[in-house]
This record gives sequence, structure tokens and C-alpha cells, in this order.
Amino acid sequence: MTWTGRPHGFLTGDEWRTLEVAGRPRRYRARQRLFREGEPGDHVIAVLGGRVKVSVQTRSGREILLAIKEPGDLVGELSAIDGRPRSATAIALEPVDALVVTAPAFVEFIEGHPRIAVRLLRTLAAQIRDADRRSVDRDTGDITCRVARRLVDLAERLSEHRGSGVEVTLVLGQDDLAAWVGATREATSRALGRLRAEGWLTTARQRIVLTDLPALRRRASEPA
Amino acid sequence: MTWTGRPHGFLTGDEWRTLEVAGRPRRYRARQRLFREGEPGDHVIAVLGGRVKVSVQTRSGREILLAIKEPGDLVGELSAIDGRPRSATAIALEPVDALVVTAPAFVEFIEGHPRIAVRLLRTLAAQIRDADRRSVDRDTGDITCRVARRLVDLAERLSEHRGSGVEVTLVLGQDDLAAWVGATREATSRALGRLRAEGWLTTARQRIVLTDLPALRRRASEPA
DNA sequence: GGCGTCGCGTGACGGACGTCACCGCTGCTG
DNA sequence: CAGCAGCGGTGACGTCCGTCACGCGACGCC
Repeated sequence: MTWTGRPHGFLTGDEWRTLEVAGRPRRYRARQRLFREGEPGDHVIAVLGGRVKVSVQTRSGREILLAIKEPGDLVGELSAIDGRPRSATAIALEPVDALVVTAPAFVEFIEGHPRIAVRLLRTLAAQIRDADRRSVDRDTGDITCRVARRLVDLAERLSEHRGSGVEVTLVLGQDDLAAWVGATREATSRALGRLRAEGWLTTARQRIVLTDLPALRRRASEPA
Repeated sequence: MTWTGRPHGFLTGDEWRTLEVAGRPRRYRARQRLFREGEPGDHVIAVLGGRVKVSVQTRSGREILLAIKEPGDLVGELSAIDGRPRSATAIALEPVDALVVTAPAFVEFIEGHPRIAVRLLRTLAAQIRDADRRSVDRDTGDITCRVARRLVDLAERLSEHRGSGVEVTLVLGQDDLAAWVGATREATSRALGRLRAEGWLTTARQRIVLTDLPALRRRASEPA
């Protein structure tokens, strides 16, 4: 129902092997910054393994999460496309395997492979849909609603990979969750408290276990 | 400083004349709906004259403005690219001159003109940047801040066309402005009241006249 | 094993904004 | 011209959430 919208896997089949020759493999440590808002965007990073969070900071210091990039996704492609500086900061959530491609090489790669260009168009289209949906989500329902929605989304994303059992375990801190739903950590914690009181999930350090997805799904769309 | 991000003019030069032969000219009346959220997206609309608003409605009935399309922009291109249903509703703000192109014809057009494909990529990139910026704006500052910011943005967009005088007149209703900044009409009205009390603008029916842009710009980024 | 740090939970308090309600004005239309 | 509908301006009230503050348990480092 609430579909995250971004089909992972810009790089599929063996087309990306062509990119491989143009790219330089590189590893990033967990918490390492791939690039920072405002820098010139002279390279594109293809994520092969691990996840990367893309976010911006408001002047008041709050973090706003724009996307989580997974294996098969590109990071920093916008700057390569339009030549403008990076509009956000990218940080590795885990150890990340990646392929670093210079912007000119990337552009050449795209121009030389029309089918890839079409795929890239689709990827960008998905990102726009995702961003638009975020705008709507952020204005729909109270924080408990939004937290429930986000958890269900993450759970569904996960179920695509692993088979879905009765309960789903998410590994993420409450700070990140808060940034994701656009609220403070405290408000998020309280929202989790309410959901926990209903018996729909349990919480622990860096861990949220969803035990009643249907109920959460219901709560995610309920007016109150 | 706060730049709207979307360079108008996907259609420039005479490349679009190629599109012309594939497209069917059409006029829309003011307030007429071009398409509605959920419909299959079987055509793309190139705006030649007039403006189009793209928005979605939350289940509680509030409207959220996603974009305003101007002459030279495309509307409904996402569905043509990825084949998914329309994710928003498009409504003409004024009488609109447009070119309607079927999705297959549009795709063929893109594939046959690599330079256009690159330009389309840039357009989509700009839309993503714009959407991301909206996410940040919406969480930055109180409503008065956001209203001021939006007004300055609109004024700057306008100044690109007409030369910029000392004061700028915007023609828009408070309902639309409210949807744009993500607030209710009442809150927006009160915010305008505060700005008016400072002597930085005057308001009238469907009209907002900015008389002190520098002050507004300052207020737009001030913490309080 | 002691101690510091990090992540989580919760309480108190205040303020900004949503909701509801009403009123005035303007411009259209019959 | 009378009436109505659409738009704008305000007031009262409630509440959700941000801010500040503190406590607690788990993990890591020396």
C-alpha cells in the first residue's frame, strides 16, 4: 500500500561491467563521509555493497534524511548530470564497497549506452516520486502515524530480500528514525513508546522488532 | 540565495518542433484539470503558455503543492518514463496552451534525440534538487519564515522575466500560498499580517505586493 | 572491574499552529 | 440593486510537539 517507490538496482545484468573499466574500486569505512554538501561534484559513486545515507542539515542543526542508497544504487549522480555542486551529504552507514567514476567518464558512459540512459531516466523518475511522497507523508498524520508508516515501509523493503517471517527486526537507531520521519528523537521515542504499549513492537538498543505488522499498517493510515 | 532550482525551458531552440509533428495542440481553460492522481499516464503535456499547478491531496483534504509548471516545462513526463500511474493531479492556473504527446511517441522522440535525452536528464535532476530543497524548507523556521521565503522565491522567479522594479506584485490567492508552504490558510494569513505590520508588503484580493524585498529576504532566513 | 560514553526513556513546560467560528469586503450575477 | 459566493482577516481554544533536563542501563576502553 505505502510503497517506497524506489526500485533498487540501477546496476543490473552485466551492463555495469562496462562501467567497471572506467571506475576505480574503493571501500569506505562505516560512518565515513563520501562527500559533503557544497563541494563540487566531480565523481559518481556506484554502491556495490553496504548502505549509504544521504542527508542535509538545517541551520538549527537538525538532520533531514533524503534517501538511503543500497547496493545497486548510484550516489552523487545529480552533480554529474547538471554540473552543480552537491546538494547533500553522503555518509556510509556500514562498510561500503563502491565503484568511483569521474563525472566525465560517467557522462560518456551514459551517452554511449542509450539503454542505460533510459534506465537512468527511470531511476531519476523514481527518486522524484519518492521525494514527492515524502512531502505528502510529512504532512499526513501525527508523529506516531508517521513512525508506524516508516517502520512498515522499511519492513517491506527488507522482506523483498529475506523471506518475511511473522516478525521483522530492524537495525537502526532512534536518531536516524527521527531524521527520517522529520521529528526530534524525543518525539520519536514517545511514539515508539505508544506503539510498544499496544504490543505491536518491542524496542532495544539499535533494534526495533515489529511483531504485529497488520496493526502497524492500520495505525499508519488511521486519522488518529 | 534561496534559489528555486528549476531552470525553466525544457523546450528551447527549435528542437521541440520535432515534437510538434508528433503532438496535438490543445488549450485548457483556467481551473481545468489536465489529469488526476491515479489515472494511467498515457500522455505527456508540453506547456507552451500559461501555468499549471501539480498537487496532491491528503486524505484529510489538505492540498500539497508539488510544483508550478511554466511555459517550456513538461507535465506528466514521469508516467511516460516509468509507465506508472500519475502520482499527482495537474490543474491549469490560467488558460493554457499546450502540446499533447502520447507516451509512446514521447519515448520514441527521446530515444531518437540523444541531446534531448540529456536535457531531460538535467530537467529531472533539477526537479529532484527542488523536491529535496522543499523537504528542508518545510522543516526550517516558523510559518512566517517560510511564507517570506516563498514570496521572495516567487519574486525572483518573476524578476527573470520582467525587469525588477522596487516593488513586485504577485498574483496568487492565500489558499495556494498556504498549500505551497505547507500550512493552513489561517496561519498563512496571520503570517502575512505580521509581515504587513512590518511594512514589508501589502495584501489585497488575489494580490500580494512586496515593497521591501531585502527585509523579507532577511526575515526568511532569520531564526525568529 | 570501574568508569565514561552512548543510546534510550520520560517528565515538565511553553509555544506555535491546527481547528472552529464568525465577520467584513468585493465583485459577479440575476 | 439585491443577494450571494469567494476571499481575506481575526479571535478563542486546544493540543501536539519542540526544548530542556535528568535518570538509567548497556557497551567499550583502559
